[in-house]
Amino acid sequence: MHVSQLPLTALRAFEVAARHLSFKAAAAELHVTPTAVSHQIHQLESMLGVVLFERLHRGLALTAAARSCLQPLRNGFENLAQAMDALSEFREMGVLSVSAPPSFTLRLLMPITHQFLALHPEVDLNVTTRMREPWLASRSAKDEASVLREWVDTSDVVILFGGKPPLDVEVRELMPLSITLLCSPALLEGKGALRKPADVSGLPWLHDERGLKYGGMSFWQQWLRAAGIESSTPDRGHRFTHAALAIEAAVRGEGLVVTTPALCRAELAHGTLVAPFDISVPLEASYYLLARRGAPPRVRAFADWLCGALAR
Amino acid sequence: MHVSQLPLTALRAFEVAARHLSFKAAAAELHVTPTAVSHQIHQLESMLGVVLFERLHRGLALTAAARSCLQPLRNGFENLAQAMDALSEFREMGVLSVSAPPSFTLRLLMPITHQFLALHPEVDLNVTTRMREPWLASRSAKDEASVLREWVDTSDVVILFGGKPPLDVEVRELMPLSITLLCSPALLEGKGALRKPADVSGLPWLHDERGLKYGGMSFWQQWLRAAGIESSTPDRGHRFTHAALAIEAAVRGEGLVVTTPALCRAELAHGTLVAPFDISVPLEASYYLLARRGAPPRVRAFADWLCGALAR
DNA sequence: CCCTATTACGGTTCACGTAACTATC
DNA sequence: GATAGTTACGTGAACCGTAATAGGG
Repeated sequence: MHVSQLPLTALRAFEVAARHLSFKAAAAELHVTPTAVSHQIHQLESMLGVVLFERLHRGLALTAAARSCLQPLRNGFENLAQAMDALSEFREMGVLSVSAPPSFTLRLLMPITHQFLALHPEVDLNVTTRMREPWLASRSAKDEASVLREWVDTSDVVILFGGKPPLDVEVRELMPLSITLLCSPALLEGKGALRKPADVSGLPWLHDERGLKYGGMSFWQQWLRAAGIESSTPDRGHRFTHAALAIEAAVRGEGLVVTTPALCRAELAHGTLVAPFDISVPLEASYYLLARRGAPPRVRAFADWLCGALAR
Repeated sequence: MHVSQLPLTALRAFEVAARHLSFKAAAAELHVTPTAVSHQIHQLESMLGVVLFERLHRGLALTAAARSCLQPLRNGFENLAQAMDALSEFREMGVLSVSAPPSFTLRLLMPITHQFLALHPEVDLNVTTRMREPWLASRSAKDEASVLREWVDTSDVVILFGGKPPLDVEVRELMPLSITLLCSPALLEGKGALRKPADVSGLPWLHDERGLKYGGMSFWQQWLRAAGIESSTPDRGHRFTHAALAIEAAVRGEGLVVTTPALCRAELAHGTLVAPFDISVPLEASYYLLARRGAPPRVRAFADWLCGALAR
């Protein structure tokens, strides 16, 4: 059969299913649902007019036809994998790919990358922003661990927000995080000014997705509790998809934001944002840096530099 | 690299392009446009961070990286092709797949297949109707020969209307064709009746796509010329997508049709259609039967039977 | 100027997922 | 009833095509 008309996807599904003798297990390996595997096998069977599996109660059995082609099939994919690995050897050595959440990228990473590039002019940085939740939602069959594994496999450095990821890779905690209330200094003056914590109820509250959805209580709920303020509607106010957007709104004086001050260093230094009260709640979540074990020196260099830069 | 994340389509494109050292030639082999190949190669290059081709003025050159993986890649696809061929050996022997144009299927093949099935009860017939023109139009990159080749590869028997196809397969002419004017006998009586050829101008003319588009002159133009009738609007009248529909309209007395009487045997025998004049134009086109060389006995049996049945 | 590859943009198909169902233990 | 595979149906993304562009002889 000619290369141009090989049903590659179906063959791959068949190879994996034959190896596991289970569509379910094959689906897990392929990061899809059993339905998809069933489709592919069915397509292959009807395209060829050959039955490949005997459907037993649990699990499957290979037919003679299936057995007859299994070895070349495995060799085939084995060879393709080999070819890919051979190519990987030639990866451009100068590029360092980093994957990080959007707000981290925008507010912590991008402002300081020039420092690293100054130290390592031979490196080309390739920064990708990725969010875990939409990614997971779109690929229902993937469990979280395998998604992270995939990210670590395709990026040199991965930055995550959350708990310590249970992966067998190099993991470093970048910095402990806390949240506090921040706002434009303009809101501290004039009519309706913010003078004591209880005054927050007179001003708009700004939220971002992570502050609302991560963990049990929203960032605002946590802060209100720490401030000893009761509110029946702790999540009222404007909502933004990214912390960076909520922060920008706060800078424009549109309201009060509860976020981690680490994301607002420049604004706090300039005074365009201020922390009016000394009420701060430590977060269990943190930023973690992941990298493959045995990664090349430039990756270690970057990880070391980033840890240092953010620790300051 | 793991099987589940092999970019199979891109790898295939690369293998073919590397073999030809030309995206254009690769595109032809893959039955796609050069654009598609360019996309695939680009995707592979950027996914790996490896440049695979040096783009020269005309044609391409392989980079060291590309050369390093080419052999395993070829072996890989070679093995997959082998595996597919191994499976083909196990094809269900009972089914016989036939591909034919719609009107041929409806008016010539279906009415008589029961005869064949009576002779060969062990065979399951699988009849597909396919039209060449829309198929070709939808896949611009495929030339006619390769489409036909594909059809012959995927069907045991292919019936075509047209000139003798220049393919290296078994080709038989099923029957010489001619066209003549047919109509319901009702139109030969009463007011405005059809008594001499010139009377045709007083009645609606029925056309089908093939009669209008095949070759230089439409069926009606040819017939009018043979009848010695001048018409400034030879293609006026009702149009149908298939000859079978035009014929049915003629049976209902809706007008005059110029078509091949072979498609109307039953109606001519019953007298529900008549050929009022003895003006017949032989067609250069004909129905041809194609089958793979060395096809199994049941295919030869079908071909023999069909030739015989239609020759009567 | 011609030939080949690339890019932007838009469309179609194919692979996939959800949900409901079937079958077997 | 639990588990695994199947089927119907709808959706999104991957793949591809058209048209316009680049670039090199």
